[in-house]
Amino acid sequence: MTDRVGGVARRKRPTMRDVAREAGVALRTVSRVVNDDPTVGAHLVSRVQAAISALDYAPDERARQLRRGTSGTVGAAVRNLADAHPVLSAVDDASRARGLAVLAMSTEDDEAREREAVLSMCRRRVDGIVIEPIGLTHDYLAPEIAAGLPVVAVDRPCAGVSADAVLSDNAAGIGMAYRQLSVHGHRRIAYIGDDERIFTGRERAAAFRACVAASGGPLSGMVFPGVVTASRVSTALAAVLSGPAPATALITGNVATTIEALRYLGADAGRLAVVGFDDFPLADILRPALTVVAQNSAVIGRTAIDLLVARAADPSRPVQTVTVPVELIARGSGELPAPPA
Amino acid sequence: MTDRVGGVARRKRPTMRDVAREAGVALRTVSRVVNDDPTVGAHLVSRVQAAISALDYAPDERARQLRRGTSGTVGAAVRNLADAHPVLSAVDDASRARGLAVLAMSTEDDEAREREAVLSMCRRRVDGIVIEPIGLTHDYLAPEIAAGLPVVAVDRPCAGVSADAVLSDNAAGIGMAYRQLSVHGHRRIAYIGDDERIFTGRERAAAFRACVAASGGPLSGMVFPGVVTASRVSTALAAVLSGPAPATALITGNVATTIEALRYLGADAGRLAVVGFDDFPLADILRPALTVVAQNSAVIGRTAIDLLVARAADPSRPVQTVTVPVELIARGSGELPAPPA
DNA sequence: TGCTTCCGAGATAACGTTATCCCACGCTGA
DNA sequence: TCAGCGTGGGATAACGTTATCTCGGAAGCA
Repeated sequence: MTDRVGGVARRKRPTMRDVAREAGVALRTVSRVVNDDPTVGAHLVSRVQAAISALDYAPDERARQLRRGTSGTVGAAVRNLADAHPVLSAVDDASRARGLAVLAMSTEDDEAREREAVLSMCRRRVDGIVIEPIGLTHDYLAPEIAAGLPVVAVDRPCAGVSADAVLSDNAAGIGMAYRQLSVHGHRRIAYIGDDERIFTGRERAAAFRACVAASGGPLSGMVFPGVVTASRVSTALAAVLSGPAPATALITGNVATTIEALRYLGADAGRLAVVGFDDFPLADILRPALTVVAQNSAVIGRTAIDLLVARAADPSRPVQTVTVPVELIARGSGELPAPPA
Repeated sequence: MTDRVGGVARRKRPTMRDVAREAGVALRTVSRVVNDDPTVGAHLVSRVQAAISALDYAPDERARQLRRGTSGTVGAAVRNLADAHPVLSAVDDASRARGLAVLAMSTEDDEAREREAVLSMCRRRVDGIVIEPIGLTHDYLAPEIAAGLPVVAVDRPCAGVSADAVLSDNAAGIGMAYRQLSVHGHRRIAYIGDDERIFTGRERAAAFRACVAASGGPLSGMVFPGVVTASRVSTALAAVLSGPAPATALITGNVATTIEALRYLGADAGRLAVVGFDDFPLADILRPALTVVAQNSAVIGRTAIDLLVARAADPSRPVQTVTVPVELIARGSGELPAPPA
């Protein structure tokens, strides 16, 4: 049983049929052995297993999935594959624990690419999708959800369709950051963060404004939401640090902003108290080590898979949004005292 | 056409059959339209497309793959999904450019898990596998490779089977690091790196020893290969920095070692000149900013997919190992001058 | 011994596609 | 007018599994 490809004799993959012939049993019996069906006699089992290893047979997962109607795979559409992605890792772990494989695709913060990735997952008939939504609307998912596809949004909710979601407690996190800086004597605190068209950017900026209003601090010239680019962050930071009454402390709304801010501050990092939203590896070896509001990625990933499995089991359950607590990790940069007025 | 699952009426997915019925054409005609077969009349095309969007039909990729015999997917078994992984990202990009999807799985540096991941990919009949090998032997891949599965090793070669490989120029990289430190006056240079049972650990340690031998520097008590743990790195570092003639410069053999070393050094980082093997995000905002030997992840990933596709096209082509150049990025830590003797 | 019962194992029909045939139709040329 | 031919489109058989149905035979009981 060989096949000529490119001029080379190359063995074709053995199928269940070949195993059956080799073992001298019926096709169905091989299937039973492969699926650990207990209704097969012991001697047949060993004969079939011998044939399997003799032929290096491995069942074709596609055919199995096609026949069974389920794929045993969850899709994960995440923003980025190149950078650290603790949530994806947690999703991977939780899925494996349940015997599910993960098909991860990167959306690169691009709406079209997100759509393409998600639809490709649907064509592969994944059993569910975990998505870190980018697009402003996900109505193209509506028919899929209606057809019973479990979809769980992570970090931000899906707009335009009703899907389960796992979010961090953004407001509480900003509150913790603000309080920490206040406790250390800061009154003039600035915020630079993500674009308010993005859900998290909106929530965090709003929470920050609420904190300032509650504490009676200055608001004007202190809040800078927008697209995260090196130039915008440095412009904002320059504005915040200049003038007659410069800020003495800074809250950054996401990792990208934090890093751009630190890059801009360079050796002067110790001049400004900083609390970053979201932790990242190496935050502890910076000088001063960075105080952060850390999201609980492990819990977020695990919860996402829990919700996904629950919905697969009962598609009629009410749509649920889970808010995961965040944690302030004090490492030094947020505990720098305010200079005496 | 509804199906009762968990007490809820849930629409079954439409199949090509349903589309054909809706459009009043034969099954095969729908298939032709879906695959852009030009031999279909324009009015039939539009009728079929109308039916497709009316029913929200999406072809079942599994059935298509089963029938065609090809899956349009490459598997990527990488060490880690949680941390930054620029090679995986490059593999993803290069694959997408060729119309291939990527099934990424994490091996977590565990031999059993690697094996499980790779075999799972085989069962899914991926068209090829990119692997960052962990296990000491990959003989379990031999039958797959014999059956024509293209396998490309990345970062390290596969032991036990002959597969294409894409490696960084480890020896040249260590040479660059050593030379940079020498140029800045260092004579007592230490090396801490990965276990020599690991290919890269072995190559880099060997290259380091060769550099020392060539320059006539001291070797004893200066080379510390081993498993990367916080305690081992700090023990090694303490040894290197103590005694009558402590090292004035350090080369670290991989990112994990670099980070542990910096963590141990803490505020004293400026006391020791450091060059790290492999770059990582944020290396530039450390103080002093970290000089590194950077691997060219983009080229590595792209080359891996190139090799994979080439082998798929011609399984008889000779097995090839590509060595990708590395680059020294001077940021400060490697340019600290040696203290006067 | 003869009948029922039960259990292990084989034939066969799906699952949703694509590929191979094959036919019906319209056009051309004699 | 009819044979010949090209072309668009339909029936049908795979692809490699699993589920349903059926059947042969061994064991249990009177």
